[in-house]
Amino acid sequence: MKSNEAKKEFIQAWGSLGSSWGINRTMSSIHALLMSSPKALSTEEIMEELQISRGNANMNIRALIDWGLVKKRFIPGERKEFFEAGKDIWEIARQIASERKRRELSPVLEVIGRLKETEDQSDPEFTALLKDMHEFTATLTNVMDRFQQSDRNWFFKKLIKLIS
Amino acid sequence: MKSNEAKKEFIQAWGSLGSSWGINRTMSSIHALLMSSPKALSTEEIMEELQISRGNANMNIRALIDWGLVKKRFIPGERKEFFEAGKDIWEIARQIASERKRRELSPVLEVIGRLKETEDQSDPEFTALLKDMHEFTATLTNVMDRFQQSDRNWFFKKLIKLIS
DNA sequence: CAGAACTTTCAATAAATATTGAAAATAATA
DNA sequence: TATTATTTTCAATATTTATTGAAAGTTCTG
Repeated sequence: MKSNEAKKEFIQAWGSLGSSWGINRTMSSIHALLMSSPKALSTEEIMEELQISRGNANMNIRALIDWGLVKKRFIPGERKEFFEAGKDIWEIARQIASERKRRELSPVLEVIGRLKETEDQSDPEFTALLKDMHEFTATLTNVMDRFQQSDRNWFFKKLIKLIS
Repeated sequence: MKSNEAKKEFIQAWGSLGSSWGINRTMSSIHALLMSSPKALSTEEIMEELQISRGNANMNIRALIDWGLVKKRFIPGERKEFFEAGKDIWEIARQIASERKRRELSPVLEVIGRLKETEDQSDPEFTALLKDMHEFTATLTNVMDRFQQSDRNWFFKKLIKLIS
């Protein structure tokens, strides 16, 4: 199979993975396209490749930059902007985990923490649920923070240790 | 704050968490309602509490059962069905992780594995990306499998060790 | 500074997804 | 078996989310 076909399939797969996890399909497709491209691409090239409108391309490129997954790249002699994605899968995972935690998990954890402190404990089972959730998420948050601060090798080694 | 108000807020929070992670809001709200209820609830009680239609309630209860998050409960002398959700947060997390892996992650990993085997390696950078992804996901899959097989204490202890 | 190249915005529109409600199916009771 | 209670299904509808494209904004260049 030609790399080009493989890339197309990869873009499809990554796009549908994103959309089943609440990230819009175009955004993850652009990400996949940039990950699999050896060179930085312009908005026009992205539009062309994925058959999407300029507005759509622009918005989703901005979102990717906002997530820290894509960077602008200036090319000497060129007037337009080019974009490239990081290709270190550990770094990508770290970035995605970190952003999702910040955007979608933390607000909920905050609510749970507050409820735990303020509810009147008239239903002991519910009180216990809040307590457990708090403990559980504290542990997970801790792990994720370590993951985010760690370098690739440190975390990899720890994981290997964990599963053996 | 009364437990009842706290539960309402919890249901809201859990519902929006679900919807930002690609799970429909009603499904996660029902789950939260059942988690926070000391007794099993009937379809009618769920409809009433969340102000949703019978069809909607029915479909999402089925989905929750399908995910292994909710169980039917027969109450002697009652003709209708009652539903209850497990309340062990480790078990809930394990179940959700396991289902999401099976439904949404595995198919993509299969594609990546296949591409890695069959693409013609004409773009070495792309080949390296596939290889890294494969390695990364193999490690994660391994960790998740352990998590799923483990009992709560085992995994908890391992995590504590990992982060210290 | 004028004009060209390029980027951003956003109201209109399209597409995807969720919800309703009533009819059909099923199960329980007498 | 006929009646009633309960659950399931699904076409119609509503809601949410994504996309377009053209106008407005910006930046660069001669």
